[in-house]
Amino acid sequence: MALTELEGAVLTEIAHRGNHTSFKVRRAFQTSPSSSWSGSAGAVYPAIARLERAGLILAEPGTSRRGTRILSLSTAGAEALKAWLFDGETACSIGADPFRLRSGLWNTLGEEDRRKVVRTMKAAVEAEMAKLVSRTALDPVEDVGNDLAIRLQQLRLDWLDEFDRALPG
Amino acid sequence: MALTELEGAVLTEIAHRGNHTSFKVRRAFQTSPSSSWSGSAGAVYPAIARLERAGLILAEPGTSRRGTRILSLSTAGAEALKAWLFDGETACSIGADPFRLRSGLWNTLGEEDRRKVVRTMKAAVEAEMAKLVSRTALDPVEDVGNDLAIRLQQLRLDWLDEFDRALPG
DNA sequence: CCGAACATGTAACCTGTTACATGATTAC
DNA sequence: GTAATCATGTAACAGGTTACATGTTCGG
Repeated sequence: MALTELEGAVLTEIAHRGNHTSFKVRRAFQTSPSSSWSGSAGAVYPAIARLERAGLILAEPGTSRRGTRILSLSTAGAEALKAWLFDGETACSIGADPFRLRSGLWNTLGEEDRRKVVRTMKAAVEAEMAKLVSRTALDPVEDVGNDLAIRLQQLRLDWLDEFDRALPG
Repeated sequence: MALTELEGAVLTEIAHRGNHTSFKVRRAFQTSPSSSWSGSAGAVYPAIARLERAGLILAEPGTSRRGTRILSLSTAGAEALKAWLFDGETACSIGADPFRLRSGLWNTLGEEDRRKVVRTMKAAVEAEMAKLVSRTALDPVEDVGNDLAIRLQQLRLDWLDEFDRALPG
């Protein structure tokens, strides 16, 4: 069974934290800074149900009357997660980067628009960067990805500086 | 009308190349190195149909009997593209990065697995990098995004080097 | 003439989104 | 008691994927 990115991320959540419930998995995605996860109930609950049907996660009833169930990985689930972690082709592919997608066309704009776009984007990158910096030191696993996100924003900022310097004047 | 990333990319394709047909737009996505575009007919043709219905692109019949139509942006389409290009919040958000998503858990693996994963990922990044380098100098607009993709892979490589050096021995 | 490439689309399916529905527990 | 939060899910919809269907043009 090939895992989607969300399913892999769900297995990751369950594996690296203990005593996780569906709700906590969902909230982890909701509070994630990445725009690619909405953490919508309509995505997370069905994904967990799929993984359970596929025998990759186990659920045992919790103690409360709310019907909460404690999730854990089965042996097959741990194997599937490892295969997902070690899949270099997927892990190292270039994902969907909205900045990169637009960058080519920014160059073709008139001088006035190029100035405007560089100002707008610098401000937006700096705002994102500030959010990311304020999020560090929450969790050793999350911090690694957060650090990579900061480096990506720094790369964008450097690129914008070059773009700026290439403008006349 | 808020544009999806695919719709924005379609407008970009049509705007920056002349005399584009649906087929050529589709092929541009098929040959794109980004894994996020499959260039499937079931995505591109409906997207073009939506944009046409929304009055953002115009189509005039071509000369051949194949039913090809030459696409161009309407005034509204050019405005929509510009708004999409200048939307800093979307452009500078952190997209879906499969490498970043996995990076946190790589740190939690045992020493043997950490060594294995760093080797696998370095090889995968270098393979991707080679593909990207061989693609440069095709088109001034595409080259900008290609250059950013190369920088992203270089960032990953640097990160993997640090990861490697942090390993005992 | 035949196969490859050009060219356009549709249908079944899967996954994710928003919005809604439902109920339990806790803090005040 | 009641508002916020915890907790789980479903329904309608949007968009993408694969696979298929159909016909044209061109090179050999």
